[in-house]
Amino acid sequence: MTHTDTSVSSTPPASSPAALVVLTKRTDFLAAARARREATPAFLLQARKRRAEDADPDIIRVGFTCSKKVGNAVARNRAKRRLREIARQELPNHGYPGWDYVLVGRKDATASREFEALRRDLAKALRAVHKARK
RNA sequence: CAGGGGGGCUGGAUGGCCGCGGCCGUCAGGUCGAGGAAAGUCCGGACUCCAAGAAGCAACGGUGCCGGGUAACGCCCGGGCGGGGAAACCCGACGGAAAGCGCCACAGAAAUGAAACCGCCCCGGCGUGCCGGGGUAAGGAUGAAACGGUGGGGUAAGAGCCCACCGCGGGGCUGGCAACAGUCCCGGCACGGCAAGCCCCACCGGGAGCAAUGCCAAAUAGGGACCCCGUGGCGCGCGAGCGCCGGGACGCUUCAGCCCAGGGGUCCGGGUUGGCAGCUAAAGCGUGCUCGGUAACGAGCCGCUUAGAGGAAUGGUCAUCCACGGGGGUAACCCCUGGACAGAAUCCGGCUUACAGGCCCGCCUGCGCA
Repeated sequence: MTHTDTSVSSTPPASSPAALVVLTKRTDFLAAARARREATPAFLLQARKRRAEDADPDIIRVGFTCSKKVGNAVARNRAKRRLREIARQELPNHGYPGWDYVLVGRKDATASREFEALRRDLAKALRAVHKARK
């Protein structure tokens, strides 16, 4: 991946150094799914620390999965957008550079859970998944 | 006012804060950014590539009353016919059954070149209410359907046996572009239904699809194996070449063109799966005007520019309002909760299906009022 297109955000204010890049490769999704995971009421977080040679160790990469199980196209889109929004807000502060994260939507719950709760869920899940590293 | 029926529109609004994609721009910023169905992918096209052009035939598929509209259609408009409804109006695979084949279950005597179960009538017999022979399709019974229907004459009882009307068939005339309708004459009736069974007739149709396709860059390769048909003949010419025959790839045939030493098929191996184009100003849109047309629609003029992503943006969140539904509180009112169906992927024209609530315009029937 050489192009630097970041559909989530270009660098937010200098305070958070880690850039966000969206996952596109199937293999990256599969790798994240095989690594550690943390469930929350409204989504599932999968996370993986990349090996050094994989990609730029300063960036955070994130992917979103909403399968047919989530619902029709409208429901999938909404779930994906809300996940994208919490990732945009939380990952620069709570994510680790050099890691890949995948957020998996759930039927109804992803769309209906209160937004602030959704943000807290992600922050909490990130702590849990990092701690499990030990 | 109530009930019914047709057509059209709409598909929450405003504002903070934080974001995304395209375009423009001097960095600031500006500007545009989902639907009526974007859906199902069911028809019709445009556009690409594949094949080698045309005509005919065959096969396969589709369409199916008539006329018109359209780029085209299985769509739309108008008309006809049939059916439903009191009406407005709605519904209809609506060509051909005397070209042929096939089928018509169950029931019923009989389901198509007819057929006698009961009954009716006549004759004969005797043991006087039964048997035998014959006539009869009017009645009963069966069925979705019984070789026309109703009435009268006629008869042993009956029967298109005869008559009138209706139906049916044939022919003529009138109206209509036509489907068809009306009317007159002829025929005593011969011809049951099913073509969402085969089929016949008419018309239409080559295949695959934007992951089509073209260009650029990088990298690797610049391949291998097997099979099939060929690399031709004759003549003229010093020769280039020309002529004839032969051969070459779509189902067949014919004609034209091209090729003549390569063409075709199967399998294996290697590489790329980056960028740009295609891509959105078009069969475009309009409560606009004029003209033609019953209309669909067409012509001219005048406006308008209305997503263009590409592992795929068009959002997240919070207020306030606004309809409407539900629940609660005694009420004016307040509180809580819910906001239809659904997300562009090359683009158009249709069809079909989904859809909370709201709005508008004609029409029909009934009641009331004037």
